[in-house]
Amino acid sequence: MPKSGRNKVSSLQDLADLAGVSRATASRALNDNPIISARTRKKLQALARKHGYSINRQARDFRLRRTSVISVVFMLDVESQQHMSDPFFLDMLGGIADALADHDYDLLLAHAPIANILDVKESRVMRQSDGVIFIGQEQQLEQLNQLAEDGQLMVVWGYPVPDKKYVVVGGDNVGGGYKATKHLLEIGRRKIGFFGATNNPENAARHEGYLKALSEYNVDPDPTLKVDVPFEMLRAREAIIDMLDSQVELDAVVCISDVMALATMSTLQELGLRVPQDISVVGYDDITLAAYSSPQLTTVRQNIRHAGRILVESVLGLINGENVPDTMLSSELIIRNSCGAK
Amino acid sequence: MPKSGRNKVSSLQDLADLAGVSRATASRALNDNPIISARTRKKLQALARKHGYSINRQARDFRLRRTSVISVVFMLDVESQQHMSDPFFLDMLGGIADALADHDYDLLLAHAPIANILDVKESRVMRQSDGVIFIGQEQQLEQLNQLAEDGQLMVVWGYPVPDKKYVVVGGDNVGGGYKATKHLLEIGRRKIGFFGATNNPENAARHEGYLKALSEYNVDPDPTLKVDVPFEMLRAREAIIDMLDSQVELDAVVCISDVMALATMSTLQELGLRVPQDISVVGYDDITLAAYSSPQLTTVRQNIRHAGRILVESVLGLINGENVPDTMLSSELIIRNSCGAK
DNA sequence: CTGAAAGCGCTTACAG
DNA sequence: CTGAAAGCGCTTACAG
Repeated sequence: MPKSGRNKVSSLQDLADLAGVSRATASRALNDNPIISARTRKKLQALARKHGYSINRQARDFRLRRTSVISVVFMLDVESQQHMSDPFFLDMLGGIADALADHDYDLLLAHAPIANILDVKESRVMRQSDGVIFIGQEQQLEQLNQLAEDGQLMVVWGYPVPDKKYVVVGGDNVGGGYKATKHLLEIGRRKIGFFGATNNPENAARHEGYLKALSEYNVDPDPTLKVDVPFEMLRAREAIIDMLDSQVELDAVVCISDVMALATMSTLQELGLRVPQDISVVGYDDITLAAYSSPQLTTVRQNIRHAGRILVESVLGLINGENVPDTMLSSELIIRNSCGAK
Repeated sequence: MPKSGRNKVSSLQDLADLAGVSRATASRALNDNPIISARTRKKLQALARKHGYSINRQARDFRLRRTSVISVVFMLDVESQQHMSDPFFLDMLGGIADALADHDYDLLLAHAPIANILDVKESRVMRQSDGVIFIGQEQQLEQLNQLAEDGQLMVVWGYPVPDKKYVVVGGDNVGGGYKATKHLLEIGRRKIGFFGATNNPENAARHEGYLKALSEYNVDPDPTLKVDVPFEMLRAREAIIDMLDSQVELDAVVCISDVMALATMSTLQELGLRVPQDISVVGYDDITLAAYSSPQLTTVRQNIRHAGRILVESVLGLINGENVPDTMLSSELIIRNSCGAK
């Protein structure tokens, strides 16, 4: 019973009635299906525009048994929930959000720390999205593998481990750790600390790069210079104080993140040490603030926004049934003033 | 044609068949509708658990004409897209995400800078969510009003303006600006700069608090000490340099954000000025890094995570047809070492 | 307390 | 090139 006039066009049926065609034709026309005559298509599309009608995506997605949603899960280190307030993650989230928007997907954010991923297997995050992006692997490698084996479409930001069963996108962490350390060695540092817990693949790889550089310079790694402090700042502070109290010699430190490097510099300065004159500091990530600390932080840049795009394209590839390879993004040393090279 | 045994239970119908009841009863039972006998309810719920079945939320939401999604729109200052990488926003996003999860809502993130909100009126952000949280008002007050008048359920993080037609949750910006400035006055500063663009209601209110404190101490505000630099760090740097070049006297500065304060301190130090001895600096927000700069930053704390909860409860109230009042959260001065009070 | 039926707004084989 | 019909997985008045 088509009603013409000022009535609100709020469904395909309304539009079809208005145009004097069937709902099926209207559907095909709006989807620009070439099986429909160009004339009919144009007509329906114009009519839709005129009446401010657009296809109800919820209904369409429901019908097509898809969600047009990608979940993003932050694998926070459960002990240090601060983790996610690292600006690094916001930049990454921004990159992912933008890339997703370009592909007309929505971003569902799972933020709460997840002690065991398998707990969320039946949650909305998994069931109500077409794919999942995990940020970080932390210590849940087996659980991630299990999910992947169950057929979950997923890609992980991190560093590839030998037996992984999922697609990984990540930075060249070995290279990053290597470049940072080599830089310190080149400017004459020899007592180089490594600050950050290496109980996840990314940080372990950075540490590997650190060791590689040391060995090239024939410097024996000193285990007392390795501080297994988690990603959290308060602890970093304590760890540094402990270390200096114990009279170890230290003339430089490689940090696992800029946030940790910033906390380290601040603690050192507070203790009366000068950066870089007494101790050089290198960070990791190149967050925006790194260029505005004093001294400005020398750091390893990861191209986060680009990483966001790759992550998105990788899940989308998976959804389209493509064979998606791992991606390793290069890392670049950004030399500023915290090491003394300038 | 119920098939018992190991067949996957993937719809209400499957479950109903298994239990020998109708789909309607199964639906009511799983929703714990008291009209169904307790016995039947328990039975169905147990069966669902046993077979790992849970109601398909997409179908349910579709049927109920709701989305269980709240959109979060960051009103970035279009000129300085850096804006959102301010850690403040990540903390806020985290607070919102957590509160939403508690209420079983999803968070849809609209991140791309939006030149004109009305452009997104017909977008997924608006159409495909039950309500919207806007972070910041920036210069789009009229557009926000228009949306609200069109019946969009929305709440805005910001500062209430006289003719606004939407619910506002925000900090006590006048009080915050006042406390920061008063603190500087108390420790003897008189040439107090104000750094940050005041072209949005929040910052304008902070500036108002600044003026209020000055007037209490009979200090005439000096317009050359007000730097209308946007929320972006590179520009802050230039502005400060310009200012110092022009030989104005300056012994303290109130900044619109911690990020700006950090950039300010770094620039001052680079120019050979000491903080706080030569110039005191106060920030705003109390981001995590504020406690780890050198010197540690004195700042105005906004309880961001709590703000996130209030924002969520406010939209949800709107959805439930409640009368939702504005909320103003108190601001607290956190005294550290960047002013010289200690 | 329970069930048969209608319907949310779409898409797509199938038939013409 | 177009349409009638079925159906995605639910919920809820209505009737019993």
